[in-house]
Amino acid sequence: MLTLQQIKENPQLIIERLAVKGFDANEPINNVLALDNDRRKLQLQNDTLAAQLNKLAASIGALMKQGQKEEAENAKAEVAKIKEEQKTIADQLAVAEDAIRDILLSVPNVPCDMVPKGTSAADNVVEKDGGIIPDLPADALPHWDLCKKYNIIDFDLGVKITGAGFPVYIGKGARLQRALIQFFLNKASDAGYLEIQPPYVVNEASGYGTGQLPDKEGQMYLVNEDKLYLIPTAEVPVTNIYRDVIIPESELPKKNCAYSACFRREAGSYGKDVRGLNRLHQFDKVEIVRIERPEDSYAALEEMKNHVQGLLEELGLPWHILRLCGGDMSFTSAITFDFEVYSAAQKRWLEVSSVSNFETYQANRLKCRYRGADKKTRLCHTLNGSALALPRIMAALLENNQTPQGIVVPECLRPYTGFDIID
RNA sequence: GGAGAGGUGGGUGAGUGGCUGAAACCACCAGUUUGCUAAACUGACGUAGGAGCAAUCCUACCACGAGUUCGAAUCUCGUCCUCUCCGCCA
Repeated sequence: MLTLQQIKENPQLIIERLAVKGFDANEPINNVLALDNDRRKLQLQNDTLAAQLNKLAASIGALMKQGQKEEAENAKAEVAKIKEEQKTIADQLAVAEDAIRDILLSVPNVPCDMVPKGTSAADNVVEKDGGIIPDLPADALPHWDLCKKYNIIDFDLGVKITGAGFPVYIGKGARLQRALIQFFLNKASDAGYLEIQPPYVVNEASGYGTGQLPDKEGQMYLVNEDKLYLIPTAEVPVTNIYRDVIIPESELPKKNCAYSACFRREAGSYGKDVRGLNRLHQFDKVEIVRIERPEDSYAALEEMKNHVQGLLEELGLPWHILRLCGGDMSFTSAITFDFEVYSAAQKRWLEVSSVSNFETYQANRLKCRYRGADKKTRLCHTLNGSALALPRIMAALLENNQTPQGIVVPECLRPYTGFDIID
């Protein structure tokens, strides 16, 4: 969430910038400012009364010791009076604080000035592209047919065991999946990301820390008996490493990568958009997470984009980068770049990575701060990106690399697969 | 699942009603001394909110929440968490 300080510094700018996201911030921002005024007055009153109470309590102690019973009783009577007064003020204070918090939680992150205006995916800007879209024959198969043909991913079997959206990877399919994971992890390690193996279930506090809770709990699987959530992305456990910590400036940046299975309920949509590997309830992903000093975060974002681009180039997939418009960005992001690969048989672009800078928005909720040379604590900037999400990469690889002889495995994966064709 | 112990500052750990926002030690930071390193000595050393131009002052926080009391880290109740032993188990 935004900090009060940010809002107080320049409310007008925040209102203007949030308009880029299609969010009318006039009312909430003005309300917050008014409430904060009240809050400060109440705080002062409350603290003054509390100070009086503390003094009286101390004096009562002294009086008792000296045996001055009557004076002590008088003081007690006064305490009772002040306490009553303080209670009403403390209640009002709590109400104001809650109201401020509620509003702050309802205001999305402010998009940075590079974010284009727009309301939907149609307004996203293609920023860069690369790779060659293969010219497939007319009888080229979509990946779900290829999976069946070569018996590498069995969707029906997943339905039997669990339900739709939980495919079973078999033989070379499983092996290719594992190869991709290892390839991505090794590339991330080479780029200086410390590898983490996080838990796949998290507690409520972690859900709040990264913003899945309280709003988006419907998107996560809940282990009800233990009140634990299956992670929708490794971002959740990895970023929560830095919850409630103050990092010495010299230790920044923190660069982590993690492979995890990801679980998403995403109930709702059916049809070709979610067919095959396009959208799953369980999938694999390698995530990169960075904690940065504010002045470094945009350079870090560039570095992350280049990293992801490098992966796609090595895989030989046609890709492009979208700069998301305000309306298509997530609630918590200050700027997001989506990477899509072209799936030649489906003839559509598939999102395989989303790289975002959250600036201090996430860090504020996490209470992830760093201590500078001046000993002051400041909020860090947090960033994350997929590098990469597996299923759609798999889909594009299968479709784009199909030949009459079989599916050709990209060079870079062969050391991990141990085979160069799926036939 | 059964039984027990416990949650105090970056760490260890003292603290059973006022003198404790918290001893002591360690670590970290600054300085002195010293060929270097080490050691020794000196000093500073939690977070957050508020008032003030500032020096500074006030308030809250000893897992979390409620209660008792003039006064709670300390007493009571509830919740959460951790550890140990047993059971089960990859």
